[in-house]
Amino acid sequence: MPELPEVEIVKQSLNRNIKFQEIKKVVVRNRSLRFKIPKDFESFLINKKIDQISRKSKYLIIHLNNNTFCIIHLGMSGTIHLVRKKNSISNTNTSFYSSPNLPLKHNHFEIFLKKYRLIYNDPRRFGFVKILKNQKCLLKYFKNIGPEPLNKKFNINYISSYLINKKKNIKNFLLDQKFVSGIGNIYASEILFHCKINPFKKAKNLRKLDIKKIEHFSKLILNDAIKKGGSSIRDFKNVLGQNGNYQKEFKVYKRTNLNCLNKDCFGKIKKKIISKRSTFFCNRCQK
DNA sequence: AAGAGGCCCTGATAGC
DNA sequence: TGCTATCAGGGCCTCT
Repeated sequence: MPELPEVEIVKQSLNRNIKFQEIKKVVVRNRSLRFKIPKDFESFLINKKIDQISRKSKYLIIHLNNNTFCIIHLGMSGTIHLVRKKNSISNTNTSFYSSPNLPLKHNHFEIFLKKYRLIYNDPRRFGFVKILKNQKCLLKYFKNIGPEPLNKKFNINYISSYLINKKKNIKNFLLDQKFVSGIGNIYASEILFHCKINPFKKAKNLRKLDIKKIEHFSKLILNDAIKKGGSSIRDFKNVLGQNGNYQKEFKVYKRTNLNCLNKDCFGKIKKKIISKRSTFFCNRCQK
């Protein structure tokens, strides 16, 4: 569920709060995630300094000071929480994680820093962590991942040449991380609504104008979602426990049988399953 | 090569 | 009220 904008928000708040801090202690409470937390996870992180946190599509990358990396993927229900240490006082940052919201169950690991305790929580265990020992491993790890929608590589030429002769529908391609990385099920429906493209439309049947709109609205919507702090549905919050606001902008997601919000359209929003994923669209203006 | 489908997992909610 | 069934969904895997 955390898609590119939500992961971006997490990245930004981690950079604001834990950059340059040293990892003092690592405690793993439950190793079982999508992939088991590696045995040397603790020893790999301990005493390292965090240079910065970056993001590649839906992956968080923690850069450590000896040119090694720790990757975190939030899966569907993964959340990161920062708890400020009681005795740590700072004039520059007044945001506190409100402890009543701190989950008690499914906390998989904790990283102790100078001012904060970082907690990884994941009820459904679809998330995972990975340790990568050098730059080369990092590049190799992401070699099969397509361009991000926000990258200039995701342009009309790339999209049209990739989709030429492809029989699958466009919704499936927006979710295919080899084609474009970072879009998940929610933003896929939203993007196609703005493009006025039916999610069932076969990729090879898209016209030049459709391709243009896909490029344009993918960038526009993800940027807008980042600007609004991501979407909080179910349990997404930033690391300080605050909600995002983009869910208020949803035009189709979870709006089954409600009126289409496009001016001059009298259609209704329908929900249909595509590859086992709910897909929301207007039955009238998305052609 | 491309595409379809299965699997991992828990919690919220729907339905009887 | 209390049970069971269904849904939510990202990435990786296998099979055709």
